[in-house]
Amino acid sequence: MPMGATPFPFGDCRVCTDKATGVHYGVATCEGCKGFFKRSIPKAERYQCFFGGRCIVNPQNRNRCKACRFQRCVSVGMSIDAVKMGRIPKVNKERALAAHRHDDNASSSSDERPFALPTPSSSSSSVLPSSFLSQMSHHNLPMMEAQHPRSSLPSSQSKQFSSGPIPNSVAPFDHSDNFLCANTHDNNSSEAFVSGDHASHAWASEDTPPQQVPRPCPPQAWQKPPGAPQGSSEQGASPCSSVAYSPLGVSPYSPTVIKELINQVIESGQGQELQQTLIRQFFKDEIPLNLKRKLSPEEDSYEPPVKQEVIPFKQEVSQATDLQDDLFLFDLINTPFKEPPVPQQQQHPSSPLQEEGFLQQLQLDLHDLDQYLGPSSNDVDARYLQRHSRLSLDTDKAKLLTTKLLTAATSFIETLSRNRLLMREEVSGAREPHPMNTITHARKHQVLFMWNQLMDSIPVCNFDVLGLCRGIPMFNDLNPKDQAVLMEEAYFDIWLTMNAGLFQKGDSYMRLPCDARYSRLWMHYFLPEKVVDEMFYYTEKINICHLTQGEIITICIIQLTNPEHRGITDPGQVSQLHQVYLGLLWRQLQLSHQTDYSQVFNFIMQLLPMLGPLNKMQAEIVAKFQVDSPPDGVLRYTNEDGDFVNKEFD
DNA sequence: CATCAAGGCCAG
DNA sequence: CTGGCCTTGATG
Ligand SMILES: [Zn+2]
Ligand SMILES: [Zn+2]
Repeated sequence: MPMGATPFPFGDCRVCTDKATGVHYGVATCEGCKGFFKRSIPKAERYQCFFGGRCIVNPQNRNRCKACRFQRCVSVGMSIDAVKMGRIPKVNKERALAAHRHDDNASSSSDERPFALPTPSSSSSSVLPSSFLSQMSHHNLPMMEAQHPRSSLPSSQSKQFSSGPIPNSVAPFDHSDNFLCANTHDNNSSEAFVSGDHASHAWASEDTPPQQVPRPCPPQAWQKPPGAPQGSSEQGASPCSSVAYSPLGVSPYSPTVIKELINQVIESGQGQELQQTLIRQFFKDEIPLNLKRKLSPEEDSYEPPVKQEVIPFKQEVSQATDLQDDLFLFDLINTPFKEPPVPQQQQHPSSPLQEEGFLQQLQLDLHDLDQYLGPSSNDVDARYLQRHSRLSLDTDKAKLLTTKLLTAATSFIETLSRNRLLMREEVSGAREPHPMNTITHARKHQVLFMWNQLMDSIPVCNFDVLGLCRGIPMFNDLNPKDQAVLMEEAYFDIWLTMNAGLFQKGDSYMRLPCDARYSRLWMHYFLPEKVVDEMFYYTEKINICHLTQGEIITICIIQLTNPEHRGITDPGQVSQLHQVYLGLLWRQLQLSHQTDYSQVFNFIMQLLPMLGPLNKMQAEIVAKFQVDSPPDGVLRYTNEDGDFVNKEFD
């Protein structure tokens, strides 16, 4: 046997296929996975996969999804109980090596199991803790049993989570991207990455029969509803549990996550189908899983400890009587024009001439667009500067573009529609407010509940935002890296702008998965007052403009393609796109606001800049959220006196 | 004493 | 947070 000669006698890391450095926690793994597993335990981290729960874990992307990495750690048998000091009997080692060598032949006859996973029969008395055995027996648990009783996603039924085992046909997510190193540890390793190879290799040593190439993770003990508090089946056998293995739950709008999602979308933009699959997974796999996260026992039956009669916000809103009527568009429930959509002052001397100049820059039409990706962009500049008509984007083209945008935002709009409907019902009294919205002084468990709800809402939100971006004409033609940068930067802006219509009368009617409103009051539990105020300020301004859905989307895109974003490879192209959509908005407003469109346009233009700082604040907060689970440092709760208190619950 | 794994350490 | 490397301690 090649003893010292072999650099890595332990073969590949069973988790990520990197070089194993020894047997750690019962399994031959690399240093990285060893450390990762160690770190994951104590904090009982609740990771959450945002990609469908079947990410391929390899040395290149292992840091992209903690959930799946950890899941994999467990599935290959790592256990904290396996902690063993001292040396391993030579015999076992030999066997392990042999087994590993045979990996290639994949003919993993049950006996050849690596030492780390002794067969029950061979009960290697001491080496491994009993937990292994019990763990193994937990393979193949039904994936999601109980459904969240009353949860309904903020979107159409089509997205209703479907339960059942994960369809094997679904491809695992393989993060194989390259732009955007989300992680500092992302080395430049451009080694050809053959997912199939890795996958099959990785699984070769399992006692599961080798599968068709990209083999998704097999059902694990883990995949059973995380919420199911210790207790159920898993408990009895003393699983490797000192860990409360509820998977999931990290970062919400975490920049990292968003970044990853964006990557995903962009990548798949070049491989359409995979993308569809993945996105679909957001709903089928991810959401349902989330819905059953800790707190599950009391989850849906929250009874407000204090039945509060007076609910300020609601009351106020109820006074709006005209609600019932125009159940239709976005501008339902609108406050009367408090202020004319006329900008007080233009930042630059506001003269008609000034406006002319500005508008000239908007002159573009779709024909020009086609040229964009072509040769000289400077020419385009010159070209439209030469024109003197106000706008080249004629009505028909504008309508066409708008249609496309509405299509792109289908999902988002569905979500919004549903929420608007609920808003109307609730405002009109036809619908009882969710118990969580009748609370004025939230207790710890309630705050945690809402926190989890917030987390759970992320995938839906991601789906909507990313779906929209993907469908934006011309946007996909941008350099993928730029797309990523832009989307990342504008994520919050888009979310807020799209949801603006749900900010009414000083409160918010956005919905969490349990259908509770993510009300202004609740926002105060998770966000600094300033941020909340700014959000309301901005949305109120947007609302008074009485914009159509198409216009709202266009504004989102204008923000998305804001050429001021930094780190863009091709500012010129982005800028041109920006121009196009400015032109579109102009035209749209012209059609819907015949008389004052110019004023509205300028008003909006003045409004957008405020998103910058808001976005920044938001980003900082989110950064804190990154910390696993409920952010003590960020959360607040109310004490008996009704005051907000930071940290430390009662 | 030689080995080996858990943990600690800390630069990146 | 990651993961390569080093120290600690157990084990044969
Ligand atoms: Zn590994
Ligand atoms: Zn994952």
